[in-house]
Amino acid sequence: MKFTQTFIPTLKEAPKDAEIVSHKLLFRAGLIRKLSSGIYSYLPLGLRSIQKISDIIRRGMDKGGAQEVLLPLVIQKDLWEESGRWQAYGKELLRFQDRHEKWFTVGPTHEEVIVDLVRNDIQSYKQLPVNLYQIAPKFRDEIRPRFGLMRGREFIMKDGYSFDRDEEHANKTYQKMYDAYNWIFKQCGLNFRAVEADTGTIGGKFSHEFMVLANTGEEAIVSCDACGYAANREKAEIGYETSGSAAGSTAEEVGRTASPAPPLAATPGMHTVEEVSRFLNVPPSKIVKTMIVKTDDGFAAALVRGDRELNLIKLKNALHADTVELATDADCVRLAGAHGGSLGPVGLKLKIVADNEIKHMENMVTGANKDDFHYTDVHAGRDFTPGMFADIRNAGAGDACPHCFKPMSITRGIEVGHIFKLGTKYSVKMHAEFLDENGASMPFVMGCYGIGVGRTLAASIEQNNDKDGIIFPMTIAPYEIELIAINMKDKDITDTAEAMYNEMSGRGFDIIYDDRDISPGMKLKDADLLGFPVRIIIGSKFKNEGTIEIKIRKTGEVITSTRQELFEKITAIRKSLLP
RNA sequence: CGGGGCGUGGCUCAGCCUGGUAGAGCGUUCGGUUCGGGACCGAAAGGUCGGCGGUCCAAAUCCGCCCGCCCCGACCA
Repeated sequence: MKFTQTFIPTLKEAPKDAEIVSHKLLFRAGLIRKLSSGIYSYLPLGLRSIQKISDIIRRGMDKGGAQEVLLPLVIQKDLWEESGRWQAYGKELLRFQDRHEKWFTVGPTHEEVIVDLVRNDIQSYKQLPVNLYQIAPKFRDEIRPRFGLMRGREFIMKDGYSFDRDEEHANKTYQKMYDAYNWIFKQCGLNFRAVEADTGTIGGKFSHEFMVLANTGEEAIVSCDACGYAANREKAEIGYETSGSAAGSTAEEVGRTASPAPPLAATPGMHTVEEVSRFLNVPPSKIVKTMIVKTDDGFAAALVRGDRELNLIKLKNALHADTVELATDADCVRLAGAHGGSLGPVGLKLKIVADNEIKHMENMVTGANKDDFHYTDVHAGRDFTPGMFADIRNAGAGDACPHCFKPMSITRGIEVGHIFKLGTKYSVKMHAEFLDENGASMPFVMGCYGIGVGRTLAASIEQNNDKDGIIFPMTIAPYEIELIAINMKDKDITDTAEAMYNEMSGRGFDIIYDDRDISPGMKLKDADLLGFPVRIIIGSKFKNEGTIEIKIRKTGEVITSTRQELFEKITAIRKSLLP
């Protein structure tokens, strides 16, 4: 492709609404343009990269035994009512009516459609397994789209769904998809990690997220270098040695007689842990935060150390609740008699869940359920009794691994893929059944497998860039090679460049030729910005010495070549840059 | 949805506080010079100042309402 024949609107400055580096570069390099919030157009270069990623996904999925299909974008309401998600999905589901006032949605995900397809056409275990995927736009009316392609409302996704006869076969399919995902992201040249994830509302036995490591990532990953355990922070368990006595579990153990109430300290206007810590001169680790939560089964209180974060998902699991959210301030006042910031477990008439760590704490500082007062020297068992101890806090750096008890570390990641075991959730609800070898009707055992295609592109840029621009991995670069002629008024140079370009295109090299009649500086700056892995320059060195310069974008390495050995050298360089 | 911020040529922004001729840089067009790191000289085109209403002799500027966009929190590929 010649530069002058395509559409690559590069920009010197990024628009001010672009915040993170991938968004800025995607925009500046002319890969995408925004139409409205969370809705983007893919320009020629952006689309080429998307297509290369899609092709890698296709190869990976096909190798894993899946077949590509294309499902409708617009889906009628009744299918979504069958699964119960017309009500359950919430406002992210874009709903609209046609001219007959019949309701539809633009599909945010396609379990319903695929189940409908399979239940009508698969009747026997002999036809299983079936594993189908598509690469298509999705629409989710996100509350807050952000960061360009990272979280759009309309976005391109690979979504796959598998159907097996039983759990055992479903596990095998899951493993194949797990392997396929590892292959796909490796081919894309990404530094990533597969981590255990919470199964969320979808349910099922287990689930893995594929995280591209990048410090701008929205997700925190907790991992153990010693044994290889890695999990999303939402899910990551914390190892606790079970030996040792739990300090303060009874009044006798701490050698105290029960007193009516622990000492009360006035803490006027002090509400946050930091404020109370400074005011009372105790470290945050000696303070216990009390949070009242509202569940589908009433209210409860959760206790974690002042320097820790409550994990609502873990709390939800500990309470066996379907929903858990923080209670409103008004509820706090009604139930505890104080506003948030002065809550405490002493005398609280609610079910109390305390984090495991609290078991070992003594002389805690807690809110007194009286505005602007805190208790000091609180002991569990003497002053209050938790209904249970559980792992309900976010893991942090240094926390013990649940498997080997070695300290874990935290890294940030961008979730580019997610695989789930769905079980029979949808097949039961939607009556999708087949006959097994005994002639019995059985629900399909399903799995679902997603990859954010646009997000994968954004994540790659997030991971591979420098101050000058993008550094594309060879496999997903819009073009692998860029040819630059330095002076378009010099016929020797343009003739050579033109011949080079024609010959390389003819030989199947994936090449773009910058044939614009602009200053060398602009071409070179644009080349850095666009980030094609290999650059070939025909300029003064060719004029003077007859040599052609090859530059590797990633390393900056410059290789000098004669015209004769160019193809051989480029072929070798290209190969060395593949994953 | 709650909190914060922004909206002025294609892009980045100044002007607004203190009302009085709409500006700069980049980009674009034309002419010329230049040609290995966003070159230089000269000329030019291009703006309902987000929208509606109000105050005023006079509004980009002050006031009100609305719209759009971005950032921080709860959801997700």
